[in-house]
Amino acid sequence: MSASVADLSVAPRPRLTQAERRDVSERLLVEATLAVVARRGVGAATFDAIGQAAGYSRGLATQRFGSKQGLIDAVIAYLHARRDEVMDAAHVADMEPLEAVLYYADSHLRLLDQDVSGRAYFMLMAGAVADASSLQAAFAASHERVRLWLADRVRAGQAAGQIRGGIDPDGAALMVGSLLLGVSIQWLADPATPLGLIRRTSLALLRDSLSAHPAKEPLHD
Amino acid sequence: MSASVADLSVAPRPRLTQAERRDVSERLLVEATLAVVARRGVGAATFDAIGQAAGYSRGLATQRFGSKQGLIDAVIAYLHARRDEVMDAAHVADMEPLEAVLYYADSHLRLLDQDVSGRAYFMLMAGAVADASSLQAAFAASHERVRLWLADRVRAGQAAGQIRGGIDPDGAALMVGSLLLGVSIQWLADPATPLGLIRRTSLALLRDSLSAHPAKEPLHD
DNA sequence: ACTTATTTGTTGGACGTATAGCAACAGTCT
DNA sequence: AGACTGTTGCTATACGTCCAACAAATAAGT
Repeated sequence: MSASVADLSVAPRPRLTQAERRDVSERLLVEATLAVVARRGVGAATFDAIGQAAGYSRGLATQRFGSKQGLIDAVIAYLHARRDEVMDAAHVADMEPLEAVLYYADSHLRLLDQDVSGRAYFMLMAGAVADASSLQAAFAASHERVRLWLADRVRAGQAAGQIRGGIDPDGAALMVGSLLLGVSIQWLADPATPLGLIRRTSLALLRDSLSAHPAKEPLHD
Repeated sequence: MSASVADLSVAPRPRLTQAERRDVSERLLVEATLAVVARRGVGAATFDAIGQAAGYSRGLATQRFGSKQGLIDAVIAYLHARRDEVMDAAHVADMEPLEAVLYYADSHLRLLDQDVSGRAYFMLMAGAVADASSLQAAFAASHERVRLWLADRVRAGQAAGQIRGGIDPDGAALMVGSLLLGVSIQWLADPATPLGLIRRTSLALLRDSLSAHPAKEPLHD
């Protein structure tokens, strides 16, 4: 039945290198974990559920990643890599400081419900916080990186006279980071949260309060 | 042996009414749950740990609250009651709209690390979000209440000419609520987060961007 | 007032379930 | 044939729930 003449069949070739098999299953397991977490929560992410979602047995993930912790670590690494990828692709580095800050916030809020990664990321973070787990430190470090980048942009904007001087750069960075985090969690808690509305309002208020030269009545009517 | 003369002993009288015994144990169990959650995480809040922390056996909480869910419900109710209590005591209702909004934010950020309740509240919320549990709806409803109150205050401030008219009240309320939520979660994820700094910066920026008559250079140097 | 009976509060053992980790086995590539 | 990938049955553990015994408080009877 299967390709009696030769391997002319277009179907996914049944013959893969060992390394390929390994890579494929590893990727599928990580993505299945994300899907299960996003759809049914951190607690539902058992080896059984993950293996089934990935199309494998319940035992493979243990085999691959050594332990539950190992799998989660791999998932976090995958998420961070993806985020960096998106950030780099956006060429944020070339923008004016104030615009870069606002663009970062805008991207974050626009991408939030685009695929499962955003949802899974914040559910994992919430789980780490709720259980006071060791993963907490990884998330804190990730936030720290963003915070430093934002503070740096604010300083650059102040040096260029684009952002008003009286603002504490670290405080502003912390505030922007926390706002984005808060919107994300709020959206998870209540999926009906209007992301578009909060995005527009937040960006308008941020632009207005950070800018050294606000329009006279930029928000009026 | 016990009180040969009379009941002159000052020691906590060993003889309690049945109803008293019941109330005492119930309160101790709820507070022990908060303490365990705040200190060791949602996952560590087992009947065993809670009973031990309260000074009872592991079986009592089940007897009292019927099930784990029942205990958690009681804890949530306790937290919401406490929060309302604090809010009412603050006489926020009598303040000018803009000041009320800023005062609410200020209180939230100042009280966050004052006792275990704040910490436990957000850890429970994070857990609900992470596990997509049914509790999520309760927290969402609680946030909704705050959001509606904030939006109402913004509208009142606009009507009084105190808050600038071009701002969307619902968007602003959502933004303020999310900011407070985000700071809380950020603080849980990274206890080193400088709450004082973020409090000052956030209030300054909020006041500046909401106020219809900002000082010329309120934040400068 | 004292004793006994009844109701209420508390305990700790037993049971079922869920799940991570392990080890032996089967299938697939080189 | 040998190495590697993937599966299945097993074990240990942790936890919520049920329940029967025990302790304390209240009510009833004398």
